[in-house]
Formats: sequence, structure tokens, C-alpha cells
Amino acid sequence: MTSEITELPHPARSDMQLTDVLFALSDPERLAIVRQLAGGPLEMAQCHLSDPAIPKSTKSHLMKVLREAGVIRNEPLGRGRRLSLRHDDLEARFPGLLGSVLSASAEA
Amino acid sequence: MTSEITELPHPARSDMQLTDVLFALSDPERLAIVRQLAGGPLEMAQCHLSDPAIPKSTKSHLMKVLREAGVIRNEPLGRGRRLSLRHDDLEARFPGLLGSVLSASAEA
DNA sequence: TGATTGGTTCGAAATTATTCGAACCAATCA
DNA sequence: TGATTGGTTCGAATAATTTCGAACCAATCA
Repeated sequence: MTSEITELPHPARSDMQLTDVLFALSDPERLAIVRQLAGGPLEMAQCHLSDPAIPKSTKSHLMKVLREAGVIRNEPLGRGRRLSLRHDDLEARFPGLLGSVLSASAEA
Repeated sequence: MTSEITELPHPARSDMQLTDVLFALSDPERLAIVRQLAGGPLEMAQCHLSDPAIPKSTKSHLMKVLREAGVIRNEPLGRGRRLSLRHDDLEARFPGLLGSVLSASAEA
């Protein structure tokens, strides 16, 4: 019984939609996640939300929106998951966008 | 009877919220409006939507979302309204953001 | 003045997005 | 094996957005 790995679907670079990316980034909680990941990949368990009481199903859904837009990558790692920003793909597809969003979100 | 002019409220530059701007730009129809205005101010009647059958109340609402986020300015002009992109304010508050969005939306 | 044009606002209906608990699954460790 | 940890998925409830017609308003022009 080769058990199936829980690999989640990610859009190809060429399939990323600008409006989807903008929408994913338009939520404060999701934007905060992106900012954490800007510092480098993180295990999901170490990626904290503003309110620690937020249930894991909600956290999982936030990650889903970011993943389906192509903003983050979510891959299995040991017992948990490794989250990372799709820096290169975003830069190739939408040059300068992520950088301007990150620097704009930094000074608020 | 000095009749009241229909001046609509616009957020001050310092009150603009990044997530509101991203949300406003995350809708294809609104993004298309912004792209038209990138060419310079336009009378609202000359700013066309993808589908000409869309009612004016809907068009007005699209403009409202853009205006309240601080993306566009909407001022009375003669019988109609003059729409313009708040280029300078956006650039001052979120440097590079509008430019990257516009160039990203151009190549799709 | 009256008719026309261009646009806002309101309210209701329809659509989408968010939130959360429960069920489930896979990996690790005792 | 059994218990624990970390996470996804589903379904239902709620909340937010969108859409549209109707009512309204101000400016222009006949």
C-alpha cells in the first residue's frame, strides 16, 4: 500500500492571475503571513497568526487562498508542512509587484 | 438657494490603506478602469466597461470602491464627472505599486 | 419651463467569501 | 500498537460584496 502523499495543487507560473494575487494580498491576515514568509521559508506550525485562538481550519483556508493564487508554496515536510513565498515565480510574472507590496506594508 | 455641489468624499493620502487598494485592484473590471485612466483623466461617460449593457448604478459602484480606496479621484465637471488616477498620492504612499500593477496587467 | 443627459444613492436579491467544528489522515514517538 | 501532533477537507452558518432597478438630482439645451 504505497500511501498517497498529500501534495497540494499549485498553479503554474504562467497560470497565475494578477487579480487573484492582488485579492490574496488584500486581506490583512494573509498579508501578514506573506510578510513572515518574506524572511524565508517557515514550517507552518511556526507561522503565527495575529490571534493565536484562530482555529486551524481557518488558518488552513488562509493558506489555501494564498497557494491557489500562486503566492505561496505549501509542501509536505516530515510531520508538518513547509511554507515558502514563490518569490521567483512572482517576480517573473509580475515584476516588482511583491517588492512594492512588501515595502509598502512595512512602513504602516 | 446655493445648491449643494455633489462633491464625493476621498480619503486623505495618509489614510489610504494598502489592503483596500489591493482589494480595489483585485477585480478585473475595476482594474480595466484603472488601466484606462492610466492614459490620463477621463470623463466618466467616456470611460467604458467591458460590457456596455452594465447598468449605470453598477458602474457607479465600481467607481465608488476605487474612490474610497484612494485609487481614483471623482470630481464634478460640467454636467458629468471627471475621473482621474491618484498617481502622485499612490506613488507617495505605496511607491512602485501602481506601476508594477499596470505593467503586469498590460502583458496579459 | 420642460425634456434630456449623466450620474449618485437606496434597498433588496443574488452571489462569494469567511469562519468554525467535526471528521479525517499521515508521521512521529512512547 | 496506540496516542499525539500538525494539517486538510467538508458542510453549514454567517458575513461581505456585487448587482440591479427605481428614485432622485443637477446641469444643459430646446
